Amino acid sequence: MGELGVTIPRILVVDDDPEMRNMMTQFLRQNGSIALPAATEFEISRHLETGRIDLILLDVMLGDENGLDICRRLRTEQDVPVIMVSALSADNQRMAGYEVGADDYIVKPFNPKLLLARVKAVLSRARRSSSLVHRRNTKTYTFSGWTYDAKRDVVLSPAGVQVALSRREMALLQTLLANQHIPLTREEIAEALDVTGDAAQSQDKVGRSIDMLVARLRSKIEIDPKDPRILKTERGTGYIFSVDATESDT
Amino acid sequence: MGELGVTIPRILVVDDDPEMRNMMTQFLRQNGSIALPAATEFEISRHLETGRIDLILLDVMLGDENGLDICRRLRTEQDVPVIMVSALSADNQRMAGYEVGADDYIVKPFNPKLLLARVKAVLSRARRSSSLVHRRNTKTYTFSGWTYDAKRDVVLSPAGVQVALSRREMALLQTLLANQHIPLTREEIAEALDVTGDAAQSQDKVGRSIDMLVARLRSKIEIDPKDPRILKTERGTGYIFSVDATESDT
DNA sequence: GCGCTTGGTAACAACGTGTAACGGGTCGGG
DNA sequence: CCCGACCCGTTACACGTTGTTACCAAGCGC
Repeated sequence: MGELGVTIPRILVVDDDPEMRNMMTQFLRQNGSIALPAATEFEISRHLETGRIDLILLDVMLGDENGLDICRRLRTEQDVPVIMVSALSADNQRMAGYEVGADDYIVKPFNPKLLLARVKAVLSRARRSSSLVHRRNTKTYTFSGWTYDAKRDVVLSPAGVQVALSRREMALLQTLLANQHIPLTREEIAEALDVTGDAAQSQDKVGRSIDMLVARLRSKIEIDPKDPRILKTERGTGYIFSVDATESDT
Repeated sequence: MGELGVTIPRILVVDDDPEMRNMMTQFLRQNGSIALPAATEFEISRHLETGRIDLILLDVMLGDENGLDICRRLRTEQDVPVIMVSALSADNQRMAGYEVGADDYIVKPFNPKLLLARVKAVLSRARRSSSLVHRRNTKTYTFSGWTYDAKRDVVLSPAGVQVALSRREMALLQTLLANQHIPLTREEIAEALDVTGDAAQSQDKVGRSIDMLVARLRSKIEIDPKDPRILKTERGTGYIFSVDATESDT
């Protein structure tokens, strides 16, 4: 289901409590996003001006400044999704969060998984509304007789038989097609897949998972998996898609 | 099985006082309707988008927001009957309520029986007028040959045969239609369907019930439930309504 | 040749999902 | 009041996917 060219979400974490800030940034980074800590409105503005921000996690209580005010200002000036974070669970506070236009609201202490779920929800909502046009990749790739129809996420063998690839195998194939003839390290592949795929943790610990993924993909699209002609190994580096794939629109 | 007949009224209870909200929802539920609590305009919109609403009980005083304004907006945008509820009995206020198009007006504290009587009156009036004249939340959705008539809560197969969906299945279908192409987590679906108040934060105790609900809906609207084309699974996330549904008025 | 590193892969474990089967709950007649 | 039909959540099991571990072979420098 992954599409090519999905960018890693950049999330601004605003909280004046350093411990909380670290905890949240840590967690978000472990789950495949770029987390930028900030403690003051000044820092928020700086980040908004200097780089793309996809989502702001905004604590309601910020020293002298009021998170609600900031949120209100953000909504009027820029169109950045905001999730309010608060230690207060009082109903009226919750309401106040919605009133100023927060996209969601979460109460400390929260379940990390819940936070992640909401972040994803808000992000996907934002992504969808920002590009009304179907951003679906509608290309069709052909290589060595094989056909990959990105529109329908379907792979056809040279004989025309549909081959069942798992989601992750699909994602790998897409990544390779987007980087033909370019050797990719395991880390690069893992990073490309984690953004696209399911829940993920991009750490240095890639292990052998990519090896296995490659092996499984080979077993499905290589005539002789022992002697790969399409997906070759670059010893000491990683893997490389080493045939020409022609693109065509559907 | 297919009980054509009176559908249970779905009533949105809008009040910013939690106690009042609970009292009213409790009472309405005990009297055979589905009562959905809401406290802000945001929640109102959410409910109007995700499911059929037959009547709105709207408190005049809503924190910053003004119930009258909301009512006015509702009347211009959608045609949902509204009963204004107010602690103010001043005549001019009463007038203001009618002026913005409320179908009735009731003053707190009120006699529960009186409330029920007015609710019934407004509902039956709405039903009658809807059968005679135009409007109502009467969109009709069409997708993959299927037709969902929101007005009669009826689903027709591509062949034109009526399919009996349970209430919960209907609700799921409605939620999905309101969120086409957007992946929904099990929690989000449960929250959208559950009448158990806004347990937004509380427990993620959804279990497998949504899975089963999805399976049951699939068995009724998918040609091959094993290979769903309409209601797809987003592994690690939830489910997604992945075909285009065209809306049309009746 | 000898070691050391790197990659292939079988076997296993962990996890998410589909679904059959069961049982409690509700509703509407007899 | 009971009975049967239906709705719906729970449980248990099957199955596919994916990461880990362990072992072996291939490559490479000496």
